[in-house]
Amino acid sequence: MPGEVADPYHVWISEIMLQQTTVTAVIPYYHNFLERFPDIEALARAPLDEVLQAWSGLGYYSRARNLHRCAEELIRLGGFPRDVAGLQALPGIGAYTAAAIAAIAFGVPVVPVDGNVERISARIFAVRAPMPGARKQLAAKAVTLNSGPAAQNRPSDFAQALFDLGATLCVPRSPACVLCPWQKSCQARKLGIQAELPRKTPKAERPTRYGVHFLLMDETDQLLVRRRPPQGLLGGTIELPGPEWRETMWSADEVAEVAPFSDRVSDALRVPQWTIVGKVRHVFTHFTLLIDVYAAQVNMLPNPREEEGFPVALEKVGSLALSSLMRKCVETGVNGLDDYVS
DNA sequence: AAATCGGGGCT
DNA sequence: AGCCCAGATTT
Repeated sequence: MPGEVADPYHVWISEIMLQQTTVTAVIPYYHNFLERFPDIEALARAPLDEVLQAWSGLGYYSRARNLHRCAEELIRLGGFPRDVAGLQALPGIGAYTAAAIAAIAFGVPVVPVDGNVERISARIFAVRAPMPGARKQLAAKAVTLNSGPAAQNRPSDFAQALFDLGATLCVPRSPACVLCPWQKSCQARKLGIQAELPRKTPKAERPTRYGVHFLLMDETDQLLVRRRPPQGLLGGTIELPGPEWRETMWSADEVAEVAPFSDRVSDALRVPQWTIVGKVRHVFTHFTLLIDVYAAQVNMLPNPREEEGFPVALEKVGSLALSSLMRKCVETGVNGLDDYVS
């Protein structure tokens, strides 16, 4: 509602989830997250693993780690800072999110500059310099857009209006200029170059990497899993064991060398030892990953060493803090193994 | 300034 | 098969 101030906790969670993520993808995660962690205190006292479970499949897992750290910091502070600088000093909150929380939750007259606003700025002011180099310039010009009294009086609505304009009319391709309220003041439209802006520098090509992961199941349907290191790619999420991904493909002989528990593989399934039961292709931002999923039934999962992982009942695997990649690997592996059994 | 960091939906 | 998305952090 106009002029209403939103709950800063809710605004914070939604803005973090919406970073580089579509509204459609966020909505179910948002509701589930608030149900599981209703307030700052609930989030701060929860174990990180539980937060990663709620984040499972949403991507960019440093957001979940920083969210948890930030909740602890907010408890220390006694609540949210109400200004942009204070907000931006918190973990996981950069220039955009600080401005968004300040405007939407606290009514501070600032303009959160996201991809939508950058695009609007590039067109209104006909900025031809390519992204991402032009970021600073686009942001500097965008913050002049709210100088009118309506924007000053209703910062939250103005921010939302910019987002809506970028999402419905001033879209990346084929913008609907004829419906745009700023049609006459848009410099790019005057020049007829609105559909070409903002310009972007070509992206580097995406290399391919190769991985192997093992689906090891014992007679009681227990699966061996482990936790990835707490930092870096998919940091803190649960995965099937396997060697580090590399730039070259894996031969069957190499796989046999690195397979865990080779001495305990059972022939109960009549599966040739170390059979590929499925292949998974997964595209990350900066490389494409091709994974061979190998499966075997082992006589019993031994008490694994810390770095080897831990056993989990098959029916509970779905509730682990899996990445989407590992969800695919588990499903592919289980289905492939079933094919051999049946 | 460039690289890292996910995943899905749309064209 | 690219391109995009309510970006932040590290190098």
